[in-house]
Amino acid sequence: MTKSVDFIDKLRKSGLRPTRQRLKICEVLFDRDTTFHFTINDLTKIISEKLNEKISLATVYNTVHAFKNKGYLKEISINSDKSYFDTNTSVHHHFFDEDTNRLIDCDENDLDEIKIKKNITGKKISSVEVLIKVASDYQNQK
Amino acid sequence: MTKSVDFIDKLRKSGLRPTRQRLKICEVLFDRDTTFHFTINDLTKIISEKLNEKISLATVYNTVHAFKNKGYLKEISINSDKSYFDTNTSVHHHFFDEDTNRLIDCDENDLDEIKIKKNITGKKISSVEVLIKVASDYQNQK
DNA sequence: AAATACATTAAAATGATTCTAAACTATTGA
DNA sequence: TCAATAGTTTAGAATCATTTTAATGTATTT
Repeated sequence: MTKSVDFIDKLRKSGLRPTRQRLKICEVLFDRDTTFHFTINDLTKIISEKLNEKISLATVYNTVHAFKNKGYLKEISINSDKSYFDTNTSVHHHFFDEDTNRLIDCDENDLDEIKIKKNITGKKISSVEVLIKVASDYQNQK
Repeated sequence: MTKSVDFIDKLRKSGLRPTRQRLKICEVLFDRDTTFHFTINDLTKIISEKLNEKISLATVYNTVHAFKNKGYLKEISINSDKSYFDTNTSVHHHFFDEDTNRLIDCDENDLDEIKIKKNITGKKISSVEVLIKVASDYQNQK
């Protein structure tokens, strides 16, 4: 379990003031053993329902964006109706379960390295992301 | 150049009535030599500015979704603030130019086949999409 | 302990998309 | 051919995620 003092440190080192709200959000996001995938809505629910805290929606957005800008969170594009975030900021790929709308990290060994043979002229590759959509076998229409 | 009569046929065969609006949109989308990538906003602009037509925004949305459901368009997820559509409905990957916000098809020879070694238990893979984000060399921050 | 700069907040604004219900039009079949 | 019908278009309202605003609050600096 990560100590609150560690988060205070982490925030200060990033030039972010350790406020009550940010520390709470740190707890939810980073005091975990495994990667956490969430939408703003998920996070807001956890804060209000599980922690019984009241943090304004604007602050949740501000904080998540601040953390993303500092490199503590990664934004994942799956479909256009919602933003997903990932506490695993390394380059890695994802499964997306269409039945449950849940994101799952793809272990780097589950996939061969992606080799791009030809790039757009004059451009530099800034990221390569694979998204594997999966669904239950039986309801495999669409 | 595709004849209007072909579009009428195509629509009828899909169970869509060939209306003036749908035919116009067909022209914009499918009367082309190469793949077309667009957002609803792009399409609306072309209709009103280039074709000087007035098609209600709701109809543009309806039509694009109808075409997508019939398999004539593919929706691409890049970032969560907008939906992109692609007239190339085959399985293929994309470059996304972060400088211009433009999507570019990835030739299938530009990439080795993606082999997924381990899938989620009980699930079937419904799609595998690679998104290669590129940007000008010099402005390569973020 | 002030002064300052940064954060939080509720509420309003925005922007993309969907819904509604009325008016319109293509198709069907008498 | 024409009326009935079923599907379509439309403007405008509604919705939903996200951002902005501007006032209040709080951490940091001096």
